Amino acid sequence: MRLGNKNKSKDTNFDPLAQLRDICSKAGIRLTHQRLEVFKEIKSAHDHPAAEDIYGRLKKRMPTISLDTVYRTLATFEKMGVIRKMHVLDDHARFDPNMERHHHFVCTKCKKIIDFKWPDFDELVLPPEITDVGTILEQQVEVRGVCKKCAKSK
Amino acid sequence: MRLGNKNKSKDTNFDPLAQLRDICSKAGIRLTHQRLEVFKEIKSAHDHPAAEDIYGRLKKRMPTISLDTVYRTLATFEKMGVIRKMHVLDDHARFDPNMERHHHFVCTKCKKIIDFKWPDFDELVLPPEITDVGTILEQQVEVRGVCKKCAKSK
DNA sequence: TTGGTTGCAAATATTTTGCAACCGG
DNA sequence: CCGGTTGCAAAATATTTGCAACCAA
Repeated sequence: MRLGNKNKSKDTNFDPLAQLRDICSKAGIRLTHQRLEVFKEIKSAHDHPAAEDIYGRLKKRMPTISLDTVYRTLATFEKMGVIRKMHVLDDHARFDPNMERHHHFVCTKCKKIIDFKWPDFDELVLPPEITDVGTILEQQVEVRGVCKKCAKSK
Repeated sequence: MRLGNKNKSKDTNFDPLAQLRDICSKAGIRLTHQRLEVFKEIKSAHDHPAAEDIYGRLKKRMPTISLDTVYRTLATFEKMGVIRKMHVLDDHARFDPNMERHHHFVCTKCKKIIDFKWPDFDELVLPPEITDVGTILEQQVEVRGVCKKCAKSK
């Protein structure tokens, strides 16, 4: 068995430069400093941040980065299938770096999002009325509720 | 057997004035002409319209209605549990008049939304890691895909 | 009568875009 | 070097808000 396999990148073998170099060369776009920093930031985020959040975090170590570059870069990553854009509650768009199949719990008070897996759901087959509608690309569950912290503070 | 039952309002016995009178009195708010017209429009819509859509349709028969009243009224209805606000794709908010449990198919090209029921899903039990997170209020499935019409025109 | 509601306009918030300077390949 | 990319500013889009007039109760 060889070490250094490329699939299933856990945090332990997260090499953003190598990954992004690969992604950019496949997409035929340049690997810029800004793209690398946005990539590192979003891929290591666990809170489904909005563009503004990423911008705020990056500005600390990259004071000259602009908000519209963050928007453009996130849009580029989304088009390339590197991250996913989410729309929850009445908020602005948020970004999810986890491209594995998973579902979301959303707290309607604090707007925190928790990822979860649900193998029983994944085995289910859609009703024929929906498979007949066209081509299915993806399906996911959104669970809404109030997290314990918010329930307490209410 | 009596006619005119109030439950399960099908289109055939849709009496918006009576319904809204009831809703408003329970909520302790006034039944205004604008609220009634927005109510009729959203409750008879089958395309999950945005606020702008409702506004455009209403303006034909109510030239003086303002867009912000439509926004305010839809927000009021949502708070009262009469309609539901949805956030799909990268679009503005859209409104769903159907308050029965159902799920959505969304065409990523034309952004058409199709409602469907899925009894098999409704029987499923959430993983304990999620029920432990807090109180669950609702759960629904979002299926994304491309409808036949869009697949053809591509 | 009177306070909740509306219409107008202006403000906010979010995201996009034109363009010249810049820099990665 | 050169065209894709960035930063800036301004525009575009979506939604909210202050306020005086209005009208449902």
